[in-house]
Amino acid sequence: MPHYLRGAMSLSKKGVVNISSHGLAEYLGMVPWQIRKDFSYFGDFGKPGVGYCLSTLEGHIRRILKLNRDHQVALVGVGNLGCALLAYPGFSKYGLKITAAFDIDQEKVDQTISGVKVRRFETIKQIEQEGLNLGIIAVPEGAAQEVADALVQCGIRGIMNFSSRQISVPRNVKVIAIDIAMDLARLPYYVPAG
Amino acid sequence: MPHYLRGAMSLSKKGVVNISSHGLAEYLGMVPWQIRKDFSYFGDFGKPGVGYCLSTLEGHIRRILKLNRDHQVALVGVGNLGCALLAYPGFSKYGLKITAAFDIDQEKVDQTISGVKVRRFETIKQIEQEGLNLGIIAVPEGAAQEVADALVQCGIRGIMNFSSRQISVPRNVKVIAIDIAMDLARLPYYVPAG
DNA sequence: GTTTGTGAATAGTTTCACAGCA
DNA sequence: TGCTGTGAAACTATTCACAAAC
Repeated sequence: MPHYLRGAMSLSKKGVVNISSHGLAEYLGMVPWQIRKDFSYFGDFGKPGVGYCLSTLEGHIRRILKLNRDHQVALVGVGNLGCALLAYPGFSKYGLKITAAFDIDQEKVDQTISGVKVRRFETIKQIEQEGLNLGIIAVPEGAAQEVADALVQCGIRGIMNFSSRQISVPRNVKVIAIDIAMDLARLPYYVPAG
Repeated sequence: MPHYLRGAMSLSKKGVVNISSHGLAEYLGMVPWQIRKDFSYFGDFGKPGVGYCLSTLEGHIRRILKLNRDHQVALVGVGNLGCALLAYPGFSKYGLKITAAFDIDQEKVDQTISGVKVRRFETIKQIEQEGLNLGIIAVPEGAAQEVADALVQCGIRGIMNFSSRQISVPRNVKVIAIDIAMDLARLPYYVPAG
């Protein structure tokens, strides 16, 4: 569904108002019946003979993904990757915003990066009062589990983990893991020459 | 398989030599028969009664994934994310190395970042002679397709796309797309309160 | 005429259970 | 005894085809 939301927003910006499952499939590199099946699982979004209205489609998907309101995100680890995430402009279109940043390095603490003041990791408990519900781990792998534990302690139930270490969390916490090096390492398998 | 490779390396570093499918499954949060099935697809890696020898397992997977030799990677876009990737130490364990970086911004061109000299994007054709076979797109979405076309023109057959725009490439080119904002936007769906 | 939504058919994946080997 | 590798069973996902709606 996030993929469909991205496509819907992208097509809307191009001025498209209605689109058929065939047109959307072509745009996303899929097959039409896959899209119809996926949408039908959540309800009847389209009109026979017309297709899907992109704005109502976007609204439906945002509601399904709980993106119909803003989400505040806590970032732990303000290294190269952390800084890049703080500066990244792409979060806003999903209503996501990094509103708290933490690091263990005293040199970084109290700096303001992309409008967010870096705080001591030891003070992370404060975010319990600040209405955050998502966290990003952008620390070296050795610290990943400790950070994950701290985030869970603060009531965070959704974590994006950029470290190359698998973290273990309670069953009611959802983790999305992105291991950039491992992902890049998938490519050579597909390239012919070697 | 990349996941298994990461696990094997991680366990090796901890001093483990042999491991059963049960032990590996527990470590990776999987079930034993899934691992045995996956491995059996590529050959007989294990010894009944003993399990899998991690070092031979690592060798097998590296050969399958074509990671038994080094790969040079071209980076296009030396913004916040590009710089983070240049500085990222995690690529080396898979034999991956960013050896060429390109940007369109004259301010960045000729700077040396993490040991790699940034070159003019217009000169990207040079990499055809340099033995690179992978590329990373770390540019704003508006430029993604143009960069992809250029990389393909240079003979690159594997691309990692960090932009939030889907790129279209010939069928013989493999793309791995990572849209950080879209990935983070998956989380709210799973968190209960909202 | 066009396009959706969906039941039926097909394909693929996961799980199981056990024969065979150390 | 303990563990792998694998065929069979159960399950899930994809693809198709068409009736109903615009």
